[in-house]
Amino acid sequence: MSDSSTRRPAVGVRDVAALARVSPTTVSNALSGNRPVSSSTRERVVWAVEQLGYRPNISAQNLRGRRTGLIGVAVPEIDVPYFAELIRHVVDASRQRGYTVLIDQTEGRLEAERFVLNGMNPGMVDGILFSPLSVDRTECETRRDRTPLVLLGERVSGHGVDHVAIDNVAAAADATNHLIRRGCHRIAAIGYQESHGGGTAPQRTQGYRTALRAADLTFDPVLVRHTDRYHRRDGEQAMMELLDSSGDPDAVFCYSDLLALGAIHALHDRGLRVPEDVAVIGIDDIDEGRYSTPTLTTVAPDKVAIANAAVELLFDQIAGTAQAPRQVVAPHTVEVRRSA
Amino acid sequence: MSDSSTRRPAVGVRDVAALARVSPTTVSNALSGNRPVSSSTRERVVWAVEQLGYRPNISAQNLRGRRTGLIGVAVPEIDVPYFAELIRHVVDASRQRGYTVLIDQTEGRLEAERFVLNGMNPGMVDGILFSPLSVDRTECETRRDRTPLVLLGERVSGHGVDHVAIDNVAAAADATNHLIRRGCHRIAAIGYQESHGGGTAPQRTQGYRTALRAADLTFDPVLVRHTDRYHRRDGEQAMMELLDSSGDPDAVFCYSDLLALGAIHALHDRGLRVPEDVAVIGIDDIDEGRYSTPTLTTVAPDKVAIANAAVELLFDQIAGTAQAPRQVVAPHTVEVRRSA
DNA sequence: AACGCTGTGTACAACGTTACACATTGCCCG
DNA sequence: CGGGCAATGTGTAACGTTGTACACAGCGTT
Repeated sequence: MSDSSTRRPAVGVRDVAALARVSPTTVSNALSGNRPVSSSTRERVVWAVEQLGYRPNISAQNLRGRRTGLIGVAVPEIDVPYFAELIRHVVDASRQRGYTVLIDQTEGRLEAERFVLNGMNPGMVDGILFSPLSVDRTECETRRDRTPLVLLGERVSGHGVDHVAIDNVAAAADATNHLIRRGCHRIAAIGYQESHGGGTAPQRTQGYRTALRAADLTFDPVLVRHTDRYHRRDGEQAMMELLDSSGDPDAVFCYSDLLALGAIHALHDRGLRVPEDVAVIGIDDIDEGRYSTPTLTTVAPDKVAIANAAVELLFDQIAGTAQAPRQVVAPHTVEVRRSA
Repeated sequence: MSDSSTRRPAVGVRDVAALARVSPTTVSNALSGNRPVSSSTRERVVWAVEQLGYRPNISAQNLRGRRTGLIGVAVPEIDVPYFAELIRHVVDASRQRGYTVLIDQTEGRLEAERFVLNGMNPGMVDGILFSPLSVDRTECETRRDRTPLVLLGERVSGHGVDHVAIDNVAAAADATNHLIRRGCHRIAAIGYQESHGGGTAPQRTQGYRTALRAADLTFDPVLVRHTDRYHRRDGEQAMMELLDSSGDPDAVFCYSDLLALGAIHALHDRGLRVPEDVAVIGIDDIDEGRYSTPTLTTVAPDKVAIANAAVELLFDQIAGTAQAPRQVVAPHTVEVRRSA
């Protein structure tokens, strides 16, 4: 019917200016408050703006001012609860500063992560929050693009780029120690991964081993299970394998809450009780764990602190007031519930 | 140290053109393929591009071409699993078409939803996928902004705007009928809401009542519990109230999976067995329900179909090939697991 | 009375890109 | 051999906004 979609009215400053009988510059100043404008003029301008339903064109502002008001957040998977919850806090923190968040889902693909390191699309975002998986540290540090970047969840030992993360070694040790104090002797670990990318697995393995050693428990490779991903199904599968092996664990430390919930599912399937037969602890403190059966004992990273710190570091970079690359270690606590 | 953050090199077409000894226009054509360019020239251009690390400025392209390559997705809460999973599919579908997704979290705030209806920031997104909560239908239809818009999860009876949703009345009836076939007589409903906004609650209530009537079961208002939100804690609380009342239900139809999981949690707390003492069914088919204890019987909307249909409708509008406003009804199925 | 300041408004240019109209060449064909 | 067409390249003008430099009035100060 109406051909309205092809023709865009595109009311701009010029139209407003004409209606208000002032110059475009004055309209701009009146709206931005960038320079003083007499109140009578301002009234005419806002009146004209409302008449015409004028809204400034963001792309033009971006082009002129080199600021988009957008920050990109790149995570492997949006629908992993930990990331979803983290993103929520990032969105909140960003909105407080007048920024909108753009989501990129890498699924851990190297190509997608390289795209992120290159600033996504130039001029599209003012800065990037990035939770890497495949890409390794040196690649993060040697990138050519100058878009402000803050790494999330990465290991804290490097020095080239801003970071925010919990102390993963300590977190894993805390989790393992909790199981030890509970009286467990055969403590399995689910989520082990070779040190290939930006993942946190190696540090968690280290914390696990350190805690075992400190308690004079022997490290049994049979009890350490690799998983490709950190989903429920991976935890379920690893737990199955663990039960089918001769490991005979009385506790499991899972590298994520989803793994833990999958493991609990497998244990129920096999008719084993949690925590009586096998205790389970995770990491992430996702909301789901507060309502699962049994409720999930977990290591809780302070997600609000992580999000706030990351956004703050990023805005320091954007504002140009950034110091030398900083590493923020966010606090974590052990949330004791029923599963361990 | 380096003051590099303040000075941006900002390599543009002009620089590439100079190095390749051609005009900016030719560079543009060579890269976009918009018009033919001799292969020798193209080679020089791509060489120059790589030399300089040139990446076209998105804002400038947007300004020139009135296309941002961005679509906005506005949902109440990102970290509600149903939305997180849906967004994931939307992101996938959008990427296939070369689009990036911008997230807006309204938290159901009227003000935030009005902002969405007004096209967010003009020129910032090419189109919007919107899952409304507070804003009502007429407000969606009378908006001034011309940004392409597709509504998600809204009721399908209206005609002013493109929609994608499951048949919520039928879905609720299917859920209720499943409980009835199971032999339940005292079927409660959790998630009831007055018809105030864009929510789907009224239709689900209607489906619930229809199914009861068809089975000659009496509708007992005591068994219908209102909740403000659809979170686990709301389901838990409502279930508690239900158990404290004299309703004595033998089954519960929850308007979302999170409500159902909260309800199950409450039932466990009270020492009741699911489904033996009280059967529970939800809607959403979130991944969590496949691993909960017991696994969750639920009505499964085809999220992939919803996402694809929504993106397709939106792109039809963006391309200007849109017909009269269309309503797409996505399929749903009952996923029978252990909880009912 | 001349000076300079403040307060207000304007014209112009530029951000980086691409559509458009035009210019140039070579070559086929009548 | 000249007209015309295809193939390729270029200059110009926008897209809509805002920073900068400038204009000009009013007014207090020396």
